[in-house]
Amino acid sequence: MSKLRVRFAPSPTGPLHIGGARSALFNYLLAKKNNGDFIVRIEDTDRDRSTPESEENIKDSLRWLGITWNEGIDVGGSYAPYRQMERLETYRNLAQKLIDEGKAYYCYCSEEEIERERAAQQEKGETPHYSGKCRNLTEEERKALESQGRKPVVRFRVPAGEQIHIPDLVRGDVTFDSDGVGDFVIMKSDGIPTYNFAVVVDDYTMEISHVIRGEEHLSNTPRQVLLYEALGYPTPKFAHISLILGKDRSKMSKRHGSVSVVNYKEQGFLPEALVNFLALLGWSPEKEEEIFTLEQLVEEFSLDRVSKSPAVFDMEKLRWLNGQYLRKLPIEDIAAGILPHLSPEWQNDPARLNLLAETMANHLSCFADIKELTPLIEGEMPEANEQVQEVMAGEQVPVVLQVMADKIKEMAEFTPENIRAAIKALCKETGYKGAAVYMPIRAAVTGECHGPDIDKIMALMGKEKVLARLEAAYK
RNA sequence: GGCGCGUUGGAGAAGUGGCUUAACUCACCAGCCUUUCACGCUGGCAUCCAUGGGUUCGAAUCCCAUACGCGUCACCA
Repeated sequence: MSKLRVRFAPSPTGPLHIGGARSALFNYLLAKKNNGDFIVRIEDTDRDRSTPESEENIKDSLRWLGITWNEGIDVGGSYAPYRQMERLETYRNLAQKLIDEGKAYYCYCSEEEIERERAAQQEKGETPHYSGKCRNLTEEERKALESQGRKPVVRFRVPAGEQIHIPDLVRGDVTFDSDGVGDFVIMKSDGIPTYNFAVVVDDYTMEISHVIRGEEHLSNTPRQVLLYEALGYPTPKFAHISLILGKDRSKMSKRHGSVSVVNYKEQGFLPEALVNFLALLGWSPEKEEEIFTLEQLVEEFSLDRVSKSPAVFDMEKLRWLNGQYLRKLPIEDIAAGILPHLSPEWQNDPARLNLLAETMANHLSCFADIKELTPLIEGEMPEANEQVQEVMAGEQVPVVLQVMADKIKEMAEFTPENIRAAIKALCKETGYKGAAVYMPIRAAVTGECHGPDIDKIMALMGKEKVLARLEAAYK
């Protein structure tokens, strides 16, 4: 049996998209699971939109997610080069071969002419197709056209009345009629291949055994299958995975918020959590457990547990999942994670930063959440809400707050431990306990009736500020 | 409009003719824990599988229509 080889072949026209990341992941999982090769190839034939920055972003994002490739750009391999613009020779030779065999032909129609044709067909309610005008040009006709300065494209001659079967590992067999596809361009007028031609050539020459990609490519597949046949290549196995949808059930796009992997990185999501979440979108584990490391995913993954129907991206679940991973992290890592979302001063006091991390850990879904939490200790006293007013109206309140303030003044070190001990002593001395003492203190210090542990909050706030608030409250 | 794919709860989904009185996870609700919130724990949450027909002793599971959703129809990938 030949080796399983899969590939992720993005075009570098923007940052790595969440859907692309999932395609990459599924390819990666299948490869690892079967001891195969995972290749990353760059489809950069769109000269107008491809940028080196995008390629860097895609590579960085994949690496950040832990999706590594054992062959392809940067790492090399025996099927190099792995950038399509570096493989033009191959495409040109093969296109020539198709022309020589009469399976493809030069077309001199201008884009305007084609556009006019399309519009006319559309008006008549027909499916827009290339008319086949240049299908049988003679040598003289070609010369004449060329002397007008026209640069030809190469079109593939689509056979008529053929049923095209696509064996798809997730969708079953899908059939298309060749009459539904017009003669399509395989080489643009500038000598660069189109996507449909380049993928086929590359997938074959790189000996790709399984093509796993998004469902949006399904309707392209008949063209590619036709090309495989014309070139005399065996077709690989296909697996078209369903789309990721936004909340409104349309294909996930910028309108739905963060779509690129870096967005999630910047917001302080953990790569392990994102990978786990992405895997659960369209694939379901056999077991009841849903939390998996990449290694476990490799172990559990199987294409026949991939769903046919599209999945809605549920931010709430991602946040929950991320929180699960985040809470397992050592305090130092959480501290490091929240630091970029904090004002710069925090950098200078690692002990205090660690205390902050420890205090807030349970309240974070992702690191950026810290921004909503710090006002509690750094911000101004919020206006007293109804609940706070109610708490502060208790008859024990002045005594409790005053004793607390006194104890704080005597405190040598303002630490959570000392604060806790002081509250305990306060209970003993005053005879008040439980909510009767904790609530007024919390309300007086934070202006809220709930939040993280009050001893830690106070320690983070600092002696001065706490004392000032306490005194302001009982005077 | 043509072609293609899909449709199980608010979301992800299991389920492939009887073991399903439809797993599990998120969300939601309730209780417990806790000074409070959060974390955590326990329990609840689809008499029903888009709709209508059919096949069958028996259907979410097979067949046919209809509806709805999405994708795609480029010298973009």
